[in-house]
Amino acid sequence: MKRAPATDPRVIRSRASVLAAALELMSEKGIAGTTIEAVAARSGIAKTTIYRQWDNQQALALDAFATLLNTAPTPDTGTLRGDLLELIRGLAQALTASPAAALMPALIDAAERNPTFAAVHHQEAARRHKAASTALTRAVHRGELSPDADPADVIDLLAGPIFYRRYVSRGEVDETFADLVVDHVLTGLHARARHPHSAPRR
Amino acid sequence: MKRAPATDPRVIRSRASVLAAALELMSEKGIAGTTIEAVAARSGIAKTTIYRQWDNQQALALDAFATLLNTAPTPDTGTLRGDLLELIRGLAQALTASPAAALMPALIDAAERNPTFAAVHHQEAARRHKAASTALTRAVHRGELSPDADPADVIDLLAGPIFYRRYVSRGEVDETFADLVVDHVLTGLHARARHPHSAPRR
DNA sequence: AGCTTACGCTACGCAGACGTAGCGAATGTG
DNA sequence: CACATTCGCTACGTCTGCGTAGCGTAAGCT
Repeated sequence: MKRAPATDPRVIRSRASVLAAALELMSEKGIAGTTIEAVAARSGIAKTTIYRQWDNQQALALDAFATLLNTAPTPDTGTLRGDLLELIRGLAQALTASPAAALMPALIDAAERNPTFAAVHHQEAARRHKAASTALTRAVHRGELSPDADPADVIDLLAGPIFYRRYVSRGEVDETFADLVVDHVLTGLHARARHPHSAPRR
Repeated sequence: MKRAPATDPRVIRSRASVLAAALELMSEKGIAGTTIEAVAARSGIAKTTIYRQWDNQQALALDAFATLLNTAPTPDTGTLRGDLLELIRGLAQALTASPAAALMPALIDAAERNPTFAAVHHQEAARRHKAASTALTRAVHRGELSPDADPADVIDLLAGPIFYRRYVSRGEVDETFADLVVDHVLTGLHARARHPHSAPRR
């Protein structure tokens, strides 16, 4: 069901209310647990009105996730460490203080068995990785980082511990930890560039 | 509803069938999407029989997760690197080849908003961390590792990238990557032990 | 002001899942 | 072999959510 971009202020208002309520409810009850009826009740928008704009619960959920794709600016502090600190601190911040934090595991879970959600998740991850990738490429050009280091590997080494601590270890994910991760990975990279005691990947 | 340990072979058989079917379905449809009726159909066990042994869907789900708590032996290869390689390769293996892999994000998601699932998840994580912690302590005693390194931090640095690549980046999580992570973290730890250019945590 | 469009509301019918009761058949147990 | 349990099955009544139809009202547009 295709719809025009929506210019009517009434549509814009109701859409915003519905999406906000949907995000709230998905944080609280999960994706599957969020029903159209509950969204209607929470948002104060009539159920029929919701069905006029979305075909079903999944379409609404996907649309809601799409609104979260806020573009964080790519940092450019002049040094790799500065860039990475900013990125990883931002990630830590997003996973703890932002309302989207509770949505992340829901999205990951949904992506595991639903291709449509997988696409959204992939897009979301790509958006975040792009900034990091840019910073890494810049560092290589500056001679600050060996070109042998695979950006994808470095990103996993950096973001992984943040995610893991937040959702698995369930420890404190503060700026101190973010800094520790960045510095640890950087020292690892530099040491390995000087004395590579295992063959570089590929 | 308390039940005796169950000695009747009929009970044991039906329980096993039900739990196996429940795990299958949870992998496919998620936790919330797994209904008692579907479990009954999949397992071939009558719905009424299921209700005779579990009070509701959540009780069954929790019980099913509990059966996955298989105790992997703590490795003791003589070197820290050997132990960690074994542990992290095992983790990578579990997250790719095992049927439990699809359940992990479901459990994490459920844990995010349900204390009972959070407890199961916590227990599961603690079980895995214990082995790593033992290996790290042993390495400290051998003088192979600085006592300044917080085991919790090291565990996050090691396991994080594996999880992240499996569930977020969605790249190849093979033995090569597991080895890369271990070696990277180890070189980082050693370099930082020699020239600590940022204060150790705590 | 007059036309158009979206909204709210009520009222449905439908489907799926819940959880229980009762009974005969099958399966263990001593 | 007799007794005790458990199981499978059928049959419910209930509830919740889905998705739609129809109608009057309110809001926006020109």
